[in-house]
Amino acid sequence: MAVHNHHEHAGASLAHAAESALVNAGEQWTDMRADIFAVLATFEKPASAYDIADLVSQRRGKRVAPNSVYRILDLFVTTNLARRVESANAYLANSHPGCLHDCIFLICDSCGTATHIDDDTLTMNVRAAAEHAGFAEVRPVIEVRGKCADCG
Amino acid sequence: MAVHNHHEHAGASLAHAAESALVNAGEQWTDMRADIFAVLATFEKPASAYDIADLVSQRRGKRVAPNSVYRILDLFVTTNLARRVESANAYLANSHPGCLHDCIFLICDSCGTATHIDDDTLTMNVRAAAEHAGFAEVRPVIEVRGKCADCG
DNA sequence: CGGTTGACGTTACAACATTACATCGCAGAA
DNA sequence: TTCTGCGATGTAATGTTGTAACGTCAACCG
Repeated sequence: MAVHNHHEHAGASLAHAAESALVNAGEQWTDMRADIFAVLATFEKPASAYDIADLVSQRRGKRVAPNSVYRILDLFVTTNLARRVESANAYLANSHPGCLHDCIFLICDSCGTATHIDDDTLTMNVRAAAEHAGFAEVRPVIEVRGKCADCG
Repeated sequence: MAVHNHHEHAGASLAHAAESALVNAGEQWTDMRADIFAVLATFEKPASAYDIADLVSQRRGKRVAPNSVYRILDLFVTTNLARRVESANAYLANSHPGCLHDCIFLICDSCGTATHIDDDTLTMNVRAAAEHAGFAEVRPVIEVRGKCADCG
């Protein structure tokens, strides 16, 4: 298995890394974006846009519409600050923003928690297979549903 | 790339293969199921449950609720007659029912068509990585979004 | 005949996502 | 300073996807 070294951030360090990454991408780090990222980062499990909207609403003492959350989540996904988990219709903060590669998510059907593993050879093989079939600008979606060790 | 040989069915042959597979699984091949499978099989692109509900409604001259379609699609997925494309919230008929293995879907963001490739070594590697992380009863979801050769 | 079971119908609703347009604040041009 | 453009966010409405709860009906079995 290929090893990929990077910094795993958490808490304030993660927020700071996210801010840097977003600014480097030529985007603004606004209060709203900071709040949404902060809330997203508190989740262990993939969080739905509506979950986030609720918590951000509480935090701000004012209703934040799902709409606004989606806008910012989309931005986060395109700038690699967050990932969308397709099989869960939900999002996860990227614990190493700025570090660009394909992720493999393992989602437990029982407890819902997601862990992510990196295996660049594997993802490169997926990319290669898709490109071999004539695909371009490929975005692999590699997720595994199953039962995690704790729920076993 | 690993080669996997199997029969690709189409049309009546496919419907027949599906019927056999379902019956072998101890389930009934009803009119409703036949209609839903037939409609699903006409699609090139992943079909949403609502698309299918509309077409089946037409075909029967009577409204068929999405609800009923979901029930049967779920059955199809568990019996391997159809696949769910997670990143599209939609379904595809399995062109070789009865033949059980993990699929890799390539979905064109531009035209929406899905092609599927088989690469058992690749999917086995994904399974192995998940199991190595302590996961059990794994169901890999491997999809690639991108631009297909025709849309290039 | 009565009971059970599996398939499907019906209604209602929950969860997820997008569209269109309005507003606000700020930076640069006039 | 006033205007103007623009990016970010607000607001409302609506579209899409998915489930829950419960009713009906026909087939089968004792």
